[in-house]
Amino acid sequence: MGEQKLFIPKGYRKTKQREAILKVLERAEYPITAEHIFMELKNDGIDISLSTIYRNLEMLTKEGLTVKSYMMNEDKARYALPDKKNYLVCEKCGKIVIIDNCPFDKFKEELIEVHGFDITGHSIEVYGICPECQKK
Amino acid sequence: MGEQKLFIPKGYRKTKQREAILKVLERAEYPITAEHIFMELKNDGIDISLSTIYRNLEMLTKEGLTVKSYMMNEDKARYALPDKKNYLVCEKCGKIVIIDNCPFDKFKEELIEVHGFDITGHSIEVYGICPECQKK
DNA sequence: GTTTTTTTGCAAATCATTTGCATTTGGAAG
DNA sequence: CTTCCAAATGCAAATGATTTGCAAAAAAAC
Ligand SMILES: [Mn+2]
Ligand SMILES: [Mn+2]
Ligand SMILES: [Zn+2]
Ligand SMILES: [Zn+2]
Repeated sequence: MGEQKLFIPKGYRKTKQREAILKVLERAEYPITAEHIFMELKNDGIDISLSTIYRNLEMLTKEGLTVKSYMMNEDKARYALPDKKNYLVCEKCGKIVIIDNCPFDKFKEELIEVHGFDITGHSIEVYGICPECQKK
Repeated sequence: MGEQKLFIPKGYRKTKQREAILKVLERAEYPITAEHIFMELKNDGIDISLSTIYRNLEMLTKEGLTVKSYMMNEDKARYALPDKKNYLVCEKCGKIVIIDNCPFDKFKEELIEVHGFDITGHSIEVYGICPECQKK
């Protein structure tokens, strides 16, 4: 359940770099940076250029397979599969927790009605203090 | 109603640059960039350095008087008063519409219960096609 | 008014991201 | 299995928003 297989979109070639990037995105538990993918692949012994990673992330995002977002006090973009796009971030330790069962869908109807927009996507970022940090 | 007066937070000095920046943020209808503030002030005949703007925005955000956000396909930060932080963006024309009566508060309780976070803030960005662009 | 501390402006530095270009690769076609 | 061409990659250089060091200007304190 919840499994989401990434695939190389129609019209694009299958390359080992492309597949490696997809694999990293699949196993990531929350939005990650291009640099993170780079290091992760270096670990796996896969040599790849950062610009290739950026070019692929741009493509994947354009095709709707990944979602780009920015986090508080970070000046780098993060990318994730759509089902990991809404999250909680702890302001103290940086822990990230994915919000499942996105509550947004309930609003959607109301927003369409009030503003007349045809809604194609959204992202929600929530800041707070995680349970562990609250104890400290 | 809904009026929100910005003020220079306790411990910081009152300077004409600071006040000018606050004024621009107050009259903005949606999140704006540092560059936007810069040009707006140039119009008003106020000479100010971009780095002064960035330094003040950082301070205001740290003090919670403004909220920083990033928009799809833009690599610049935007800043707004907290009540303008949730918005709809048209993917075609870029029009921005503020979401009042933020629906998030209803979720808040649920999130607190499920994840145990002490929630301090959030931001919601919604993408779609505005009514005008739908007609084209 | 003098002193002390903050703030500003300017120029230089940062650093994530993008881009140009030569080279390699995927896969369609024969 | 070769041939061929468009797509993809790597590398280095460029970009552009944001940050920073430092000396000068301005605010609040004394
Ligand atoms: Mn930066
Ligand atoms: Mn940039
Ligand atoms: Zn924490
Ligand atoms: Zn539009």
